[in-house]
Amino acid sequence: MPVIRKVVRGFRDPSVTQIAKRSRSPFRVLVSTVISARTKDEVTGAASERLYALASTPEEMSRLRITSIEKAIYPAGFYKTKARTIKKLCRILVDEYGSMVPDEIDELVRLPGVGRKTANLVLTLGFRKPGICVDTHVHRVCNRLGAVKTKNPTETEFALREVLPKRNWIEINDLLVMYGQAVCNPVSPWCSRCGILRHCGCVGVTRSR
DNA sequence: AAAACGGGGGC
DNA sequence: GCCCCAGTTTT
Repeated sequence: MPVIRKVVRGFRDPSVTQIAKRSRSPFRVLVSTVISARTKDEVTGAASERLYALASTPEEMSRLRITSIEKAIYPAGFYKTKARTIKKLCRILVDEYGSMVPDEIDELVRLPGVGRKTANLVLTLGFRKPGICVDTHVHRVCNRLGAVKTKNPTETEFALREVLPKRNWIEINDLLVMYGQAVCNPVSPWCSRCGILRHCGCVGVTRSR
Protein backbone atom coordinates (compact mmCIF):
# COMPACT_ATOMS: atom_id res chain seq x y z
CA MET A 1 0.00 0.00 0.00
CA PRO A 2 2.83 2.47 0.67
CA VAL A 3 3.88 1.85 -2.94
CA ILE A 4 0.48 2.77 -4.27
CA ARG A 5 0.41 5.81 -2.02
CA LYS A 6 3.68 6.95 -3.52
CA VAL A 7 2.56 6.29 -7.06
CA VAL A 8 -0.65 8.17 -6.63
CA ARG A 9 0.86 11.16 -4.88
CA GLY A 10 0.52 14.13 -7.17
CA PHE A 11 -2.57 12.77 -8.87
CA ARG A 12 -4.90 13.17 -5.93
CA ASP A 13 -7.95 15.17 -6.90
CA PRO A 14 -8.92 17.42 -3.97
CA SER A 15 -12.55 17.54 -5.11
CA VAL A 16 -13.11 14.02 -3.83
CA THR A 17 -11.80 14.84 -0.40
CA GLN A 18 -13.77 18.09 -0.37
CA ILE A 19 -17.02 16.35 -1.13
CA ALA A 20 -16.22 13.74 1.47
CA LYS A 21 -15.50 16.36 4.13
CA ARG A 22 -18.66 18.31 3.38
CA SER A 23 -20.72 15.17 3.34
CA ARG A 24 -19.56 13.47 6.48
CA SER A 25 -22.94 12.63 7.95
CA PRO A 26 -24.11 9.17 6.89
CA PHE A 27 -27.23 10.64 5.32
CA ARG A 28 -25.31 13.13 3.25
CA VAL A 29 -22.81 10.49 2.18
CA LEU A 30 -25.69 8.23 1.22
CA VAL A 31 -27.53 10.78 -0.89
CA SER A 32 -24.37 12.15 -2.48
CA THR A 33 -23.28 8.69 -3.43
CA VAL A 34 -26.61 7.76 -4.98
CA ILE A 35 -26.32 10.92 -7.06
CA SER A 36 -22.73 10.11 -7.99
CA ALA A 37 -23.44 6.99 -10.06
CA ARG A 38 -21.98 7.45 -13.54
CA THR A 39 -21.44 11.12 -12.80
CA LYS A 40 -18.35 13.25 -12.43
CA ASP A 41 -17.44 14.48 -8.97
CA GLU A 42 -17.81 18.20 -9.62
CA VAL A 43 -21.28 17.65 -10.99
CA THR A 44 -22.14 15.37 -8.07
CA GLY A 45 -20.93 17.92 -5.56
CA ALA A 46 -22.90 20.78 -7.05
CA ALA A 47 -26.02 18.64 -7.42
CA SER A 48 -25.78 17.45 -3.82
CA GLU A 49 -25.43 20.97 -2.47
CA ARG A 50 -28.49 22.15 -4.37
CA LEU A 51 -30.52 19.26 -3.01
CA TYR A 52 -29.35 19.75 0.61
CA ALA A 53 -30.28 23.41 0.31
CA LEU A 54 -33.86 22.26 -0.24
CA ALA A 55 -33.90 19.53 2.38
CA SER A 56 -31.28 18.42 4.86
CA THR A 57 -33.01 15.55 6.65
CA PRO A 58 -34.73 12.35 5.49
CA GLU A 59 -38.09 13.76 6.63
CA GLU A 60 -37.73 16.96 4.64
CA MET A 61 -36.33 15.19 1.62
CA SER A 62 -39.08 12.58 1.59
CA ARG A 63 -41.62 15.37 1.34
CA LEU A 64 -40.05 17.06 -1.70
CA ARG A 65 -41.77 16.71 -5.04
CA ILE A 66 -40.00 14.41 -7.46
CA THR A 67 -39.72 17.30 -9.89
CA SER A 68 -38.04 19.46 -7.23
CA ILE A 69 -35.45 16.77 -6.65
CA GLU A 70 -34.96 16.36 -10.39
CA LYS A 71 -34.42 20.07 -10.82
CA ALA A 72 -31.96 20.16 -7.91
CA ILE A 73 -29.76 17.27 -9.01
CA TYR A 74 -29.78 18.06 -12.71
CA PRO A 75 -27.44 17.68 -14.65
CA ALA A 76 -26.28 14.54 -12.89
CA GLY A 77 -26.72 11.47 -15.05
CA PHE A 78 -29.91 9.40 -14.57
CA TYR A 79 -31.43 12.35 -12.76
CA LYS A 80 -35.02 11.21 -13.25
CA THR A 81 -34.33 7.72 -11.95
CA LYS A 82 -32.22 9.04 -9.10
CA ALA A 83 -34.86 11.56 -8.02
CA ARG A 84 -37.44 8.80 -7.59
CA THR A 85 -34.89 6.59 -5.87
CA ILE A 86 -33.97 9.32 -3.41
CA LYS A 87 -37.56 10.07 -2.49
CA LYS A 88 -38.30 6.37 -1.97
CA LEU A 89 -35.05 5.97 -0.06
CA CYS A 90 -35.88 8.78 2.34
CA ARG A 91 -39.38 7.46 2.93
CA ILE A 92 -37.95 4.08 3.91
CA LEU A 93 -35.44 5.73 6.23
CA VAL A 94 -38.26 7.63 7.93
CA ASP A 95 -40.74 4.75 8.07
CA GLU A 96 -38.49 1.83 8.85
CA TYR A 97 -35.31 3.20 10.37
CA GLY A 98 -36.49 6.07 12.53
CA SER A 99 -34.96 8.58 10.09
CA MET A 100 -31.54 7.10 10.71
CA VAL A 101 -29.18 5.56 8.16
CA PRO A 102 -28.47 1.92 9.04
CA ASP A 103 -24.83 1.12 9.74
CA GLU A 104 -24.82 -2.51 8.65
CA ILE A 105 -24.05 -3.44 5.06
CA ASP A 106 -26.82 -6.03 4.86
CA GLU A 107 -29.35 -3.34 5.72
CA LEU A 108 -27.79 -0.71 3.46
CA VAL A 109 -27.81 -2.84 0.32
CA ARG A 110 -31.49 -3.50 0.88
CA LEU A 111 -32.22 0.18 0.28
CA PRO A 112 -33.26 1.22 -3.24
CA GLY A 113 -30.44 2.59 -5.35
CA VAL A 114 -27.83 1.28 -2.96
CA GLY A 115 -25.41 -1.39 -4.15
CA ARG A 116 -22.27 -2.65 -2.44
CA LYS A 117 -20.09 0.20 -3.61
CA THR A 118 -22.45 2.82 -2.20
CA ALA A 119 -23.03 0.84 0.99
CA ASN A 120 -19.32 0.51 1.67
CA LEU A 121 -18.77 4.20 1.04
CA VAL A 122 -21.45 5.05 3.59
CA LEU A 123 -19.84 2.70 6.09
CA THR A 124 -16.35 4.15 5.71
CA LEU A 125 -17.07 7.83 5.10
CA GLY A 126 -20.24 8.15 7.12
CA PHE A 127 -19.60 5.78 10.02
CA ARG A 128 -15.81 5.34 9.99
CA LYS A 129 -16.36 1.62 9.86
CA PRO A 130 -14.49 -0.98 7.77
CA GLY A 131 -15.46 -1.23 4.11
CA ILE A 132 -13.93 -1.71 0.69
CA CYS A 133 -15.40 0.22 -2.22
CA VAL A 134 -14.99 -1.57 -5.52
CA ASP A 135 -16.00 0.50 -8.49
CA THR A 136 -15.24 -0.24 -12.13
CA HIS A 137 -11.77 1.27 -11.78
CA VAL A 138 -10.79 -0.86 -8.82
CA HIS A 139 -12.25 -3.97 -10.40
CA ARG A 140 -10.32 -3.38 -13.60
CA VAL A 141 -7.04 -2.57 -11.90
CA CYS A 142 -7.11 -5.65 -9.69
CA ASN A 143 -7.72 -7.95 -12.62
CA ARG A 144 -5.25 -6.21 -14.89
CA LEU A 145 -2.60 -6.74 -12.26
CA GLY A 146 -3.26 -10.45 -12.50
CA ALA A 147 -3.33 -10.79 -8.75
CA VAL A 148 -6.99 -11.73 -8.83
CA LYS A 149 -9.33 -13.12 -11.44
CA THR A 150 -12.80 -12.04 -10.44
CA LYS A 151 -16.03 -12.02 -12.40
CA ASN A 152 -17.65 -8.99 -10.81
CA PRO A 153 -16.93 -6.17 -8.35
CA THR A 154 -18.42 -8.10 -5.44
CA GLU A 155 -15.95 -10.93 -5.94
CA THR A 156 -13.17 -8.35 -6.14
CA GLU A 157 -14.32 -6.83 -2.86
CA PHE A 158 -14.08 -10.19 -1.12
CA ALA A 159 -10.69 -10.89 -2.68
CA LEU A 160 -9.35 -7.52 -1.55
CA ARG A 161 -10.67 -8.09 1.94
CA GLU A 162 -8.20 -10.94 2.33
CA VAL A 163 -5.27 -8.87 1.12
CA LEU A 164 -5.59 -5.25 2.21
CA PRO A 165 -4.49 -3.99 5.62
CA LYS A 166 -7.44 -3.81 7.98
CA ARG A 167 -7.17 -0.14 8.79
CA ASN A 168 -7.22 3.29 7.09
CA TRP A 169 -10.26 2.27 5.07
CA ILE A 170 -11.03 5.74 3.78
CA GLU A 171 -7.53 6.43 2.56
CA ILE A 172 -7.13 3.02 0.99
CA ASN A 173 -10.42 3.27 -0.89
CA ASP A 174 -9.45 6.70 -2.10
CA LEU A 175 -6.01 5.58 -3.25
CA LEU A 176 -7.32 2.54 -5.07
CA VAL A 177 -9.73 4.60 -7.11
CA MET A 178 -7.24 7.42 -7.69
CA TYR A 179 -4.76 4.87 -8.89
CA GLY A 180 -7.29 3.39 -11.31
CA GLN A 181 -8.22 6.80 -12.64
CA ALA A 182 -4.91 8.55 -12.86
CA VAL A 183 -2.32 5.84 -13.40
CA CYS A 184 -3.84 2.51 -14.32
CA ASN A 185 -6.63 4.04 -16.37
CA PRO A 186 -8.80 2.06 -18.85
CA VAL A 187 -7.49 3.22 -22.21
CA SER A 188 -3.95 4.37 -21.77
CA PRO A 189 -2.36 3.20 -18.51
CA TRP A 190 0.54 5.35 -17.44
CA CYS A 191 2.95 2.48 -16.92
CA SER A 192 6.04 4.68 -16.71
CA ARG A 193 4.55 6.23 -13.58
CA CYS A 194 3.51 2.94 -12.06
CA GLY A 195 5.43 1.77 -9.03
CA ILE A 196 4.16 -1.77 -9.12
CA LEU A 197 4.76 -2.51 -12.79
CA ARG A 198 6.99 -5.44 -11.99
CA HIS A 199 4.03 -7.19 -10.41
CA CYS A 200 1.75 -6.39 -13.30
CA GLY A 201 0.13 -8.85 -15.67
CA CYS A 202 -0.70 -6.10 -18.13
CA VAL A 203 2.78 -6.09 -19.65
CA GLY A 204 2.42 -6.86 -23.33
CA VAL A 205 -1.31 -6.52 -23.16
CA THR A 206 -2.45 -3.05 -22.29
CA ARG A 207 0.93 -1.56 -21.46
CA SER A 208 1.61 1.91 -22.78
CA ARG A 209 3.34 5.23 -22.10
C1' DA B 1 -24.34 -12.04 -18.68
C1' DA B 2 -26.36 -8.17 -20.90
C1' DA B 3 -29.43 -4.37 -21.39
C1' DA B 4 -31.55 -0.33 -19.57
C1' DC B 5 -31.50 3.87 -17.32
C1' DG B 6 -30.13 9.36 -19.43
C1' DG B 7 -27.78 13.52 -20.15
C1' DG B 8 -23.50 16.48 -20.33
C1' DG B 9 -18.94 17.19 -21.87
C1' DG B 10 -14.73 16.22 -24.70
C1' DC B 11 -13.13 15.72 -29.16
C1' DG C 1 -21.82 12.32 -34.36
C1' DC C 2 -19.45 9.28 -31.17
C1' DC C 3 -17.55 7.79 -26.92
C1' DC C 4 -16.83 8.20 -22.09
C1' DC C 5 -18.42 8.60 -17.31
C1' DA C 6 -16.66 6.86 -8.38
C1' DG C 7 -23.43 2.08 -10.55
C1' DT C 8 -27.79 -0.18 -9.74
C1' DT C 9 -31.66 -2.65 -11.26
C1' DT C 10 -34.08 -5.54 -14.25
C1' DT C 11 -34.39 -9.00 -17.83
